[in-house]
Amino acid sequence: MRDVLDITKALADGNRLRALMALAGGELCVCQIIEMLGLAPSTVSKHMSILRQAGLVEARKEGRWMYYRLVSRDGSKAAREAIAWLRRNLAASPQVVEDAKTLKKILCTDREELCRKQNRS
Amino acid sequence: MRDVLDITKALADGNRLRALMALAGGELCVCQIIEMLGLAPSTVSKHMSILRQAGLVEARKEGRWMYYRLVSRDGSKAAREAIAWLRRNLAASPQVVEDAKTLKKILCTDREELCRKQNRS
DNA sequence: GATATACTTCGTTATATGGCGAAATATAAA
DNA sequence: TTTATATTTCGCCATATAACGAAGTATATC
Repeated sequence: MRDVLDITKALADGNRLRALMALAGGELCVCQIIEMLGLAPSTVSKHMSILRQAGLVEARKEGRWMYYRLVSRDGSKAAREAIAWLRRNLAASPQVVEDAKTLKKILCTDREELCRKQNRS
Repeated sequence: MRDVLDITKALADGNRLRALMALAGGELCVCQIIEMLGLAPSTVSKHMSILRQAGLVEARKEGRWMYYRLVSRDGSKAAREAIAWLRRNLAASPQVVEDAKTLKKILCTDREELCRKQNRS
């Protein structure tokens, strides 16, 4: 029950759902998620750690950058199914569609410039 | 997104998960759910209204008694899938197994006696 | 109609959660 | 080794949520 509850609690926040749907397009750097959500770095970091704790995302560190991706084969059945459910039922959401557009632009932006901007504010 | 979030928020509470799993065995009267969860009637009523708002359960009033059941065909796809996910991933949970046993006893108890006891405390 | 009963709504309280900025950590660059 | 940078952890505040009991509502019984 704890594992299922960890998943449902992790999914019970709009910004975390947006982050997960963004990751459905592939692995992302934290700074890119920060930019897409428009939240403070510390806030997004906390969100990602909650998703990670629930077993919904995996992380990979490369130098100073941290990349997150949806769990796949190595994730729990419950987590993989939850992600599949999200993708089926959230793909058409206006917010998610808009986020995908925003993300497209963000991915064209230089990553270092992105981080510098986030650092300033 | 709102509809999905309503569902995930509704599922983000252990007592509500227990109630849903109890309903997997079939329709129940509120007083039976109250007894199983060991919570105040007002608390359980609130939980059930949250599950109902999320489209996860349906209600039926019969005299003074209110019956709740899981949504089936007439529920949203997201809700039906969420319930199926729960049943797959929670059926083996010790808490749920124990609740099923408790519920079996409760179903043998006279319902009026049940309600009277709840009224007193 | 009056009373009892089953449940819900309301008001309150304690705890959980989401948000931020500052400080800490870890890694790269100078 | 010092400095810059990307992310996380920590401490704080505001809001959301779960719990209760009291009061309200609706229905059955006297």
